Amino acid sequence: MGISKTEIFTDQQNEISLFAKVFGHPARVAILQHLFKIDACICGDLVAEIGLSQPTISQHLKELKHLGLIKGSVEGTRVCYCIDAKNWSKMKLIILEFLNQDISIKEECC
Amino acid sequence: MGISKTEIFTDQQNEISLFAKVFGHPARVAILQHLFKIDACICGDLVAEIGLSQPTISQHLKELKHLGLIKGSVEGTRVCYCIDAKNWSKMKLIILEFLNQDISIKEECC
DNA sequence: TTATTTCATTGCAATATTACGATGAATCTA
DNA sequence: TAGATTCATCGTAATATTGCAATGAAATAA
Repeated sequence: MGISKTEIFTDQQNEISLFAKVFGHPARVAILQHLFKIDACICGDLVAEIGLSQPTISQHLKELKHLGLIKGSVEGTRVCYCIDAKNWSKMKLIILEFLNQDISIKEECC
Repeated sequence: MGISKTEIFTDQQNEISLFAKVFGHPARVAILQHLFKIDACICGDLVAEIGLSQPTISQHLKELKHLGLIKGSVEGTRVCYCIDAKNWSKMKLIILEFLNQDISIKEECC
């Protein structure tokens, strides 16, 4: 029905999928990569950098901010975005634990 | 328009987002965790293990198989699924590189 | 005050995703 | 062969996502 049955899954499973979902769009991947690359606050030129309209970029930024992965600070008429390093680290721990499940696997089965 | 403009992003950005998207649903996270946990092939009792209908599980399995993360082998009337270890490792490298972007960051900016 | 700039929000259209009942295909069992 | 079992696929309904034009809100500049 287009709606996920989150209630039948564990909090951990839902948390993993929420983080993964935000990385599930190339625009958000590109935004994060650009914020890391310039290694400083960037004000708004993400719209020029990535080829999407201003409202669309704003919407993607909103989702990233909602998960706490980026921070935005108002500077005059501009808004300055950057990575939230602490929350990024927390997210990394959660995703890494999921990705590293394979280290306990003994052998191929099929 | 409900459709991502993949053509304006790099292959790497699109690949990251494709892998992330498949992890963007708790059912697929649960399926993968279960396949890792039992450390052997499991046939169909994923439907019993996870609380979704058989067609729905089958659909999620199809997406995981399409990305190469799991393999399915027919055994009589049953189908045996397991993790594709090699492709899982390849996926890990791609996602890890993305997650570890923060190690080159010098300091907080905002 | 009146533009101008910058970004967020609203509203909408197009497409994608999620879920499941019904059905089909393949194999096994009696 | 005739049922039973297992899983995939089809069809459909409900909801989510993506994208942008239009508009709004807030600060700056003239």
